[in-house]
Amino acid sequence: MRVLLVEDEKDLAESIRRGLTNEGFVVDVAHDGVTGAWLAVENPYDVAVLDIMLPGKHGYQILKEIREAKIWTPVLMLTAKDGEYDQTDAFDLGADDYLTKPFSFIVLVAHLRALIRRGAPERPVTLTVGSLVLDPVRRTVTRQGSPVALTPKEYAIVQYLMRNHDQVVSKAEILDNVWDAAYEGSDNVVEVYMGYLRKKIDTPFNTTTLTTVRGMGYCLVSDER
Amino acid sequence: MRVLLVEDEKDLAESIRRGLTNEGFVVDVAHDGVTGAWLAVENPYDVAVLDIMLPGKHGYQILKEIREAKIWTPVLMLTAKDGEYDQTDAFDLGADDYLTKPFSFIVLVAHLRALIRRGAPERPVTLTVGSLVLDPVRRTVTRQGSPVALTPKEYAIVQYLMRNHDQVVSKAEILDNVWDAAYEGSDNVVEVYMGYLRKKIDTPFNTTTLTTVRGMGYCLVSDER
DNA sequence: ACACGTTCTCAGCAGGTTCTCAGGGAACCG
DNA sequence: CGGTTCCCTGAGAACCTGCTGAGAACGTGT
Repeated sequence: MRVLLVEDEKDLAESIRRGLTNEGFVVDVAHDGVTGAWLAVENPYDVAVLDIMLPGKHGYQILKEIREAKIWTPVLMLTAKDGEYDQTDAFDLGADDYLTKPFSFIVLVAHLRALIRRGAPERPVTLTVGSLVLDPVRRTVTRQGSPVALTPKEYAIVQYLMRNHDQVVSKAEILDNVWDAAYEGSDNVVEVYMGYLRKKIDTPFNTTTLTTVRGMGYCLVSDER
Repeated sequence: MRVLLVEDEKDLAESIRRGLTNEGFVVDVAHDGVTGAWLAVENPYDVAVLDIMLPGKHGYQILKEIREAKIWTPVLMLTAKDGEYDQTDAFDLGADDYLTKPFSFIVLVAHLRALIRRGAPERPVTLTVGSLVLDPVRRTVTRQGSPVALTPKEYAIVQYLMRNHDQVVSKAEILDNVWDAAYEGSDNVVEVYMGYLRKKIDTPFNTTTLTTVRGMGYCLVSDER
C-alpha cells in the first residue's frame, strides 16, 4: 500500500512516516506542495495525506491540481482547528476525509485503511441534480450545460440544497447552514434569495425545480418539469 | 442535527452531551444498550455514537439490531484500545467510523460532522397504510401513486393517524398531538379537517379508509374498500 | 471619490390556510 | 316514532405565509 505524505513539519512528517512504515505502508514524503503535487500526479498512490498549511502552496491548491490532472487518489486532509478554512471546506474541495490536528496516530491509520478499502472511484467531483451541475473545485454551476453566474450567498444556498435534494429543508436550516451564527435577521432573506435563485436557475430554462413547500420550507427536486 | 449517544459511564456521557450541545447538536443519551437500540429505531437521528462496551449488550449487537430494522443512521463506535475487539473490527461490523478511547473532543465533533455530511446511504423511511404513502423527508403524501396536496395541518393529522393506523383515536388525542397546547377552541375543528381529508385522500380514489367511530373518534383503516 | 455588485430590510399584496358558526342529517335510545 | 346526541358541511371572516419591488447599507476595485 503506497502512501504519499505531504507535510512540511519535518519532525511530524518523520514520525508519521516511521509509524506508517511499521504498519506495512510504503511511504513517500514531500515537504512542500510543489513536490507533493508532482509526486501525486506521477505515481499511483493508494492514498495521500495532505497537510493544509504548506509553504508556498495551500493543500487545497495541490488537491485541485491533482484532481484537474484526473487523478482520483483518495485524499485525507490534515487541518488545524484554528485554521482559516474550517473542516467543511475540505469536503467541498474534493477531499475524501480529514483529520483535525492534533490527531492520534491510530486514528490516522484507521482512516487510511478505510479510504484504501473504499478505493478510488472513477468520479468527477461534482454535485448533480437533474440538469443542474455544481463543481465545487471550480466553484461553478451549470444548467443544461449553460453556465450560471451566482453570487457567493446564492452559490452556498444552491450547494446546500443540492446536498439535500428531494428533501424539504426549512428556512431555519438554510439559515443555520449558509449564514453564520451571528446573523440575527428574519427568515425573509431566505425568501428573497429563493427569488434570486429562481430567476437564475429556473426561469431562464423553463424548469421548476426550486419548489416551495408552504409552512415547511423549500425543496430542490431532481424531477424537472 | 440530532445525535444519539449510547454510553454507560455517566460522567463521560454527561460531559460529551454537554459539549455536543454547545456545538449546536441536539443530544439524546442512553446509558444501556437496550434503551439505545430502542431510541435509535424509534427516532430519526443524524448520527449515533455507540460505546462498544456496554452492560448487557455489546455495541455491535445494537448496531446489528438497528441495521436489521433498516435504520441507516451513520454510527460512530467508541472502542477501548485494550479491548478484545481491535479497531479494524469496528468497520467490519458495519460501523461508519470509530474512535479509540481516550479521544479528544474536537476530533469527535469533526468526525460527527463528517458522518452527518456523508449522510445515511439510503433511507426508505416512509409510512405506509394500504395504498397511502407518506414520505416525511419529501413531506409528500401519495395514494395509489398519485400525489396528494395537503396543507400543514392536514399533513400533521394524516401523519398522526398513519402512525396509529387501525386504532381508534379520539378527537382529544388528535387535538393534543396536532394542535399546540395553547389551542382553546372546540372539537369541531377536527371534524372539519376530517372532512377536508376525506375529500383529498378518500373521495377521489373511491376508498373509505378514514372512518368515524361514533362516540369514540376516528380510525384510519389499512383495509380499503 | 466613484461605480458597481452584493447583501439585506421593509412594506404591500395575493392567495392559501385556519377556524368559527349554524343548520342539516345520521345514528342511537327508549 | 320522537327525542336526543353526535357528526358533517358550506360559508365566510380572520389570519398567516411567501413573493416581490424598491431601496438602503456595505464592501471592493478603479
